[in-house]
Parts: sequence; structure tokens; C-alpha cells
Amino acid sequence: MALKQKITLKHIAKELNVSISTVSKALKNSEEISRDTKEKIQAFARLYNYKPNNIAISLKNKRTKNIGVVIPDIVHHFFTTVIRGIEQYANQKEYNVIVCLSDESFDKEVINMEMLANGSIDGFIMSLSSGTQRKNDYEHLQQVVEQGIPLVLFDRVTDQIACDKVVIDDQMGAYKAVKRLLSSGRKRVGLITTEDYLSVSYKRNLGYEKALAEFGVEYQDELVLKLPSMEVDEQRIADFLKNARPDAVLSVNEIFGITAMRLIRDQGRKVPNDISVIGFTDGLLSQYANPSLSAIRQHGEEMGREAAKMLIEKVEGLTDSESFVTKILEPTLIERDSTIN
Amino acid sequence: MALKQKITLKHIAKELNVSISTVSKALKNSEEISRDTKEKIQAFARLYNYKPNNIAISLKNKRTKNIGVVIPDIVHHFFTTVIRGIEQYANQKEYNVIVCLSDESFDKEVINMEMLANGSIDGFIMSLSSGTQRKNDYEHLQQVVEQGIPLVLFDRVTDQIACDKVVIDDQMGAYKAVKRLLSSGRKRVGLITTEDYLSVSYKRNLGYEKALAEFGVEYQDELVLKLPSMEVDEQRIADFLKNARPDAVLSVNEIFGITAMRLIRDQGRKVPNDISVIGFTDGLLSQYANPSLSAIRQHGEEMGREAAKMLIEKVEGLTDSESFVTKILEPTLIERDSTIN
DNA sequence: ACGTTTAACGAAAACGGTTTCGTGTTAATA
DNA sequence: TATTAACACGAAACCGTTTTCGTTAAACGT
Repeated sequence: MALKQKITLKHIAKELNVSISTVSKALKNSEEISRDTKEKIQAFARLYNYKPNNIAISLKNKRTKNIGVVIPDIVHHFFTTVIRGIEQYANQKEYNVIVCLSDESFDKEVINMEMLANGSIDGFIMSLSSGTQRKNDYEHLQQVVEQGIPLVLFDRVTDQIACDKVVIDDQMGAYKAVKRLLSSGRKRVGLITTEDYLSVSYKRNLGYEKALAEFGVEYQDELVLKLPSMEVDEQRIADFLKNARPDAVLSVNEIFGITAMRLIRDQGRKVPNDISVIGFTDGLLSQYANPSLSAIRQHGEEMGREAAKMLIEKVEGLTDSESFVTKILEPTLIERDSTIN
Repeated sequence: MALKQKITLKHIAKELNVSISTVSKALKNSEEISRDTKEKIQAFARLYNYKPNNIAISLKNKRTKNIGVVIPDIVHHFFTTVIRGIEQYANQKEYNVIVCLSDESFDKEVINMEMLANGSIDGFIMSLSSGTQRKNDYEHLQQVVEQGIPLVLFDRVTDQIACDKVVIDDQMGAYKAVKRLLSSGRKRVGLITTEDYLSVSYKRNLGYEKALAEFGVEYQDELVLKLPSMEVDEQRIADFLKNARPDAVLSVNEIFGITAMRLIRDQGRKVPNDISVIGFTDGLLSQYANPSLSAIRQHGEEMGREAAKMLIEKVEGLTDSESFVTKILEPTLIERDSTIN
């Protein structure tokens, strides 16, 4: 099979007995070049399907039209929707999206960023790995911003780095959920969460406490289950449900919520009659669970679009590179079958 | 804030009063350069954290170490696991992954591929959009292979293009499922699928028929529901369940399966006692559904790893560029609560 | 008829590397 | 002492563009 080698300006120039610069200008329809020459060159280019080499252009312009996205995990509905949002906006602005997974590991996050920071991308959009948040080390981010590479953090952010951010109001989300549970008459609202090193967990705990306080309900340790990671520890959840005997549960993610619902049933109680359940991260599971799970929707796609917008505006210099904003999206409570009025 | 501009060979050369070539060689530990000079240069480079510019290297080597992944949709557990598999392998080989979404649209698929094909990537991994399969037009793929860009197709493939492929044996998957249902005594095994233009649906239908034939069961049109797209049409599924009255159902994806289970219950029948259900695409939904859904596992991660391996071997010339293989992964039936022995 | 504008194009530098091929210096060899 | 090899380094081409700045020749003005 004969390979149709990509044609370059040089080829065209030689074939048409003109200089490379003339070809370049002709293809850009420059006024400098005569009608005749332009037509000849453009026709030839069309015929051989000339397309400029992106890499060469990147080198020249010092702009790649690539944006690097570094996320902890892609097999996770929330991140996946964010990526889609990023893609949507980026695509329409003719940017490509390079996705790297940190796998919740600090080291991988660092390696990936260093790899991309050496010219491969014009800017970063990222969500911190749990490893990084636990280590509380943001040197690699600092390096990137010091090099003048725009950075937008989303969802799992840190205030130790000055950059644009987009988050949902996690505290508000938890607050809304708990308020909803309390005002429908629930007395013992439990919380299934992870330990505080994850920024989002911390804030959700705050919202939980705030709602309790507002309703004059005392915070009780036994009603809060803090799991050490996102792993589903059925035993601990089951024990928690049995011992604390909540009449409502807010879970910090979908899976804990779904699992809790199943365990509740196994223990002979009913959702939502005996126990209401609300989960964070409104994804497919919440939608299709049985009973379907009321959830705090985090608007991942919007978050992605917003992050991409902020990033690209910085990249293209449309926005002051010294001033940063944090966009806070308001979460929405989606009522389904796991809560009762 | 003082920007730490990226340092280049030129900077180092000027600072140390040597030539650029000397710096380049010294940093590669070339024998050509004296101990002293090398140490001096390397120390300086380390001090200023010199990292070569990827773009410049790409231009020189005509190799980007990027691979382009074009998939129909990212908010889909199966594709997401494939990406993870690709990432795993690619990362370990120091390749980056550029993800583009075709959104099931032919046009977007074409645009994305053309964009990436102009030097941005060393090869493609892709799964065809439904738009493309419906249009049955593979010109853009042909172009790419004619330019000598390696291409690996996965899952949704076509035999109109000669390239490496990795798929699961969809026919076998359906066959295994239906065989399982029939041998546990079911008589009226229904199939909820999509129309045949999707290559996978077609093959799954074949497996369904094959199992029926083997058990001497006659194929009945009324037991097969072909939806026009992947949209969940509850009404049609409900009607199908009521009218065809199957005692077992194989669904061509997770969502149809989950939905069917719910509708079955709504109609007053029980899973798995009255009706067994098996779904394709073993994802979170199947795992966490209630009852949990028996499923055909498609080994997305392995598929991704395999695709990445095949691609990178082609890219690096380790494998003959003229000969292509199709790797067929065997699907696994995962038994859960939605089937009864 | 002479200087000046203008049109149309080419040469060359630049982006940041890699690599081949000198070249000058010194040390070893005949 | 003349020759040569080894050593250490630099010049320059190259990857494929873009862009600035000539340069040439024709057209123009007076």
C-alpha cells in the first residue's frame, strides 16, 4: 500500500518553483501575493490535501491548543461528567484535551504534571488526588503557576495555591440535605463520610453541623461515621446503622448511600419510611437505584465547562493573569424515592 | 510574581560560554564531552531545573508520544474503563492520551481525527460512533491509515478497514447468557437490543439466536425488542414485557436491564423468580442494583491495555506495519441475584 | 529622464531541540 | 621531528512553520 506522505510547505514550494514563504503567505491569502500565484498554490494545496503540521505551529507560536486535565480517577461518574463539560467547551474553541490520571497518588500526579508542563499544554485543569491532599504538598502546582502556566482547580481544591477555582458549595449541599431531612421530621440524622483530609468531606461535615445547629439538634459523635477511604466497608456501615439507629442518613457519595440502603433493608427496616437517605454525587446509581436515591447534584458538566472557560480565557490573555476568581456553583437537591415528605 | 521562565539549551550555552551542541551532548552524557564540562553543565541544568521542550523534540523526531483516543461518549462506564486501561499501558510507556469525544456523531468524529492527524499524535485508538456506523462511511479512517498512522479499533469496529482491532466476542457473550437462561429451565427468553447498525448489537443478536437454535427453541419475533437508539424508552419496554411475557430477558446494555427489572416489579412480577435478567456491560449499575444484575463482563480495562499495547508496538515499529491482527477477548458471565439456578 | 513608489516575491531568522560533520589542540606514535 | 590519532568542542543543517525585512522590476510622477 502506497503511503500518502503528508505534504509540507517545502514540497509545494519546490513543485511550484516558488519559495516557502510565498507558499505560506499564499495559503493565508496574504495581499502580498498576486492573484495568479495564490490561486495556483491554493489549488495545488487543496489537491494534495495540505494541512499544516500542528507541532511546527506549536513550536513557532509557543501555543499548543492542548489543555491538560489531571484527575484522580476516570471511572467515576462525577469526573466523567466534568471531562465532558471540559471537552464541550474546549472543542468548540478548537482545543484538545489531554487526560492524565493520578490514580489518587501524589507521585503520579507530580509525574504527569511535569510531563505535560514541558510544552505539551497551554494550561491545566485539575482536581487534587487524595494522596496530594493527605500529604498537603503543593510544590508541583506552585512550580506550574510560577512558570506562568494557567491552572484551574476544580472540586478538590486547596487555598494554598493562588489560581482560578471552580467548586460546588459543598457545605451548602450538605446543609440543604440535612435541613430537608430535619424539616420533614427526622430526629437522628446520620452522616456517612470519609476522614477530613479530603477537602470536600470536610466542608460537607461543616454543612451537616450547621443544619443541625440551626434546628437546635445536638451534634452526636455516634451519628457520624468517618471511613478512612472511599472503599466501601460494609461491616462498618452495617454496624453504624445498627448501633446509631439513625432515622435519616446523608452519605458523602453515591456508593455509600446505595450500600446503606441495601444494608438498611437487610436489617429489616424500610427506605424511606423508617430511614430517609440522601447521597452526594447524583449519578447513574442514584437514578437507577431501587428505591431511587435522592441526591445532591454537583453539576459536573457545568463545572467542566466553567473550568475550561476560565482556563482558555487565561491562556488567550483575555483575562488578567494576576487576579484569580473562585466560582462557586450551587448544588441542587434532587428528590427521589429515598426521602419521604 | 516573578515568572520563572523555562530555561533552554540556548540559555545554558550562553551562560556557560559553550555552544548549544555541547550543552545538548553534555546533558545526554555523551562521551564526546569532557568530564569537567559535563559536570559543570549538568550541575547548572539541575540547578535551574532544565527540562527539554517536548514540542521541539516532537518536531525533530517526528514522534509526539501522544496517542489519540476517539470514543463516542465518556459518560459510559464501559468506555471509561477502556480509557483507564489505555492510560495504564500508555503511561508506563511514557505516552500521553488525548481524548476526543465524537458524541456518536460522524461529523465530530471526522473533525477530531483530522485535527489530531496533523502531527499531534502518533496513532489512534478508537471506537466508532453510531453515526459513523449508520452512515457506513469510513473514508476518514482510510485516510489515516493511508498516511501511515497506526490505528487500533476497539469494541465498535468495521471490517472495511484493515487495521488492528480488539473486541470481545459479542456473539459468544450473548450465547453464554442465553444458554445459561435456557439451561436453568427458562422457555421464553426475550432480548432487548438496538437496531442492527451497531456492530455489537448485531453480533449479540446472532449469539442469542445461536443459543436458541442449540436448545431447539424457535426464534420468535415478538420476543425481540429492537429499540432505535440507546435512549431508554420505558413505554416500549413495559409494553414488550407485558405483551411478550418472557420468563427471562437478555438486555444489550446495563440500563435496559435495570429498567426492565424495575418495570417487571411494577407489573407485579418478581426477579429472578418469575423472570431472570442478564445484562451486557457489567458496570456499577449491575453491581449495585437491587436485585443485583447478572451481567456479561466485557473486560474494558483489559481491552484498553491490549489496544494500547498493539498501538504502541506499531508506533515503535516493533511489529510489522502491513499485517493486522484482531484480538478477541472472551466475555465472562457474572452471576448475581437477577438469575436463579 | 530621473527619482520614487508599489507590487510581488525570496532570504533568513526564529521557535528549541538533535545530530552530523568538521576543526583545532594536544598527546602519542613512527 | 613530522605524522597521526584522540580528544573536546563548535558550526550548521534539520524538523515545518511564521514573519520580518530586504530586493527586484515595473509603474509612476514631474
